[in-house]
Amino acid sequence: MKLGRDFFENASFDVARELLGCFVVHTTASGKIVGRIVETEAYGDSTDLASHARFGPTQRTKIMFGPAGHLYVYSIYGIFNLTNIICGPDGHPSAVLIRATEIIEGQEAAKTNVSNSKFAKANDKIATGPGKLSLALGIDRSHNGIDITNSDEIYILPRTATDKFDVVSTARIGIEYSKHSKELPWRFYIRNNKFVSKK
DNA sequence: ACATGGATTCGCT
DNA sequence: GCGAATCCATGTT
Repeated sequence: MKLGRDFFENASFDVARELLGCFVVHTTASGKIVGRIVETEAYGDSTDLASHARFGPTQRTKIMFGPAGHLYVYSIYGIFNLTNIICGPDGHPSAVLIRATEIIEGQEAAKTNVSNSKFAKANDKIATGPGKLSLALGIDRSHNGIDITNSDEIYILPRTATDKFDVVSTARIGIEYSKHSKELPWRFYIRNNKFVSKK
């Protein structure tokens, strides 16, 4: 059973933590690709100076102000797409960035996707980092706005009951410009997991 | 219209 | 630790 809207309607930092161990499923033309989430980051409203929502709703970010459970995919550095899931009640902008997964199904399709880019390497860690992850899973801006609680193409499955791990929280990556917000401990990852993007 | 810079990644130093 | 690759959303003229 895929995760439903109520799972994503909570605060983004809670959703980010709860998503660890869950599975992203994407059925692509070249096959089904499944990744176990091992690293996430939460982004908030206008008080979070690292969030795209800090300037209010714009053409790009208006999806963040809509209902939870939708995908927010945007391009960065003209090279990569980053995959986020909208959280919180309708009208309150927040999201979780999926930063790293361990590919557990569809390895070959994922590897092919990554090797199509000259800016990412298709080694054994093909979905370790938000740019590579989107590439590997075949997610691009054409998926922006999709409701993953009501889609057969992309959805999230809950973690398995027997999957136990420690959660580490740290400051977020790549947001040095965001003044006091850069210290918020809103990055979460599974301790000692080798697919986490940075130590 | 134009200028700016980014929720990245890799490779070289 | 640093620069390059590369494009488009956003803010300014």
